[in-house]
Amino acid sequence: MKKKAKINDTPVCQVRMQAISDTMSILSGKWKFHILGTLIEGNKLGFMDLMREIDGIGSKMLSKELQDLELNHLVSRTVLDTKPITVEYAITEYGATLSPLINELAKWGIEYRQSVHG
Amino acid sequence: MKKKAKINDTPVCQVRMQAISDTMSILSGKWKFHILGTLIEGNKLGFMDLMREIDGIGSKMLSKELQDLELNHLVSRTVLDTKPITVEYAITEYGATLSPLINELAKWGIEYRQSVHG
DNA sequence: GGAAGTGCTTTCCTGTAGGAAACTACCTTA
DNA sequence: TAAGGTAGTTTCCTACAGGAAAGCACTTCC
Repeated sequence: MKKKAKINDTPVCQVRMQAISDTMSILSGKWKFHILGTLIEGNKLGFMDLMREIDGIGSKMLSKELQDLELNHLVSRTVLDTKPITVEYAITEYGATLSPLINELAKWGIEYRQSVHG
Repeated sequence: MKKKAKINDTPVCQVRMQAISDTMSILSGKWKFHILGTLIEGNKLGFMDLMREIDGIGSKMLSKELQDLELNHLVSRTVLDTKPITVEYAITEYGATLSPLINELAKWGIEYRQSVHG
């Protein structure tokens, strides 16, 4: 008898797996969570503000990641008509729905550290 | 006045950012969530079972990812002294603590799909 | 004795993520 | 008019992730 059994072949599993892939794809890369976390804390920051806040990021990556996040409506970009032109980045209402997820990630990571050391 | 301001420079932010990086690093790669999800559903599966369950994964990646997960104590590996030698992979008690996180990921992804289409 | 199943490892190859540095362009202040 | 701040883009380079395919060792079924 040849095994073909599929635990994962139920619709509910397929949907969940796909959903996890979607989420991870949207939040992929080294910097997305740093940017989102900073914008959630900071509320309205310029490009250079973000460069200063996020240690180690380069302008190319910041620019690219912000574009990704904007495309997915997680971050808004507003050009202000100030003396030297400035740009305001902020979390959108929709981006803010990531807070519970970010909290779970942080919570698990903190507990992981404690279980490894403590 | 030169800006050096650092929202992220508070200890609590540093710890949270580090924790998120830790978590993402442990769960990095294309297959970790699929493997963990399958093991949570399936409870005790052999290597070939996992290959059948996880659509598209190759033996090299499955082997490598399982080793990673075992190193981090999220998955257990037990060699059974059966007629043809078999290996049992299972979620550890510690690995099971990822369930809330996985649920958040799935939940957000499902809501994302609905917001894009719906 | 050959096919097929278990559980991997090894080799080879490719695409992409991401870093460093330079460059653009425009404005303000000294 | 040079320095410094705004907000990026472009180019070049490298390392790592991950896929395909083959091989290995051992066993049982037909």
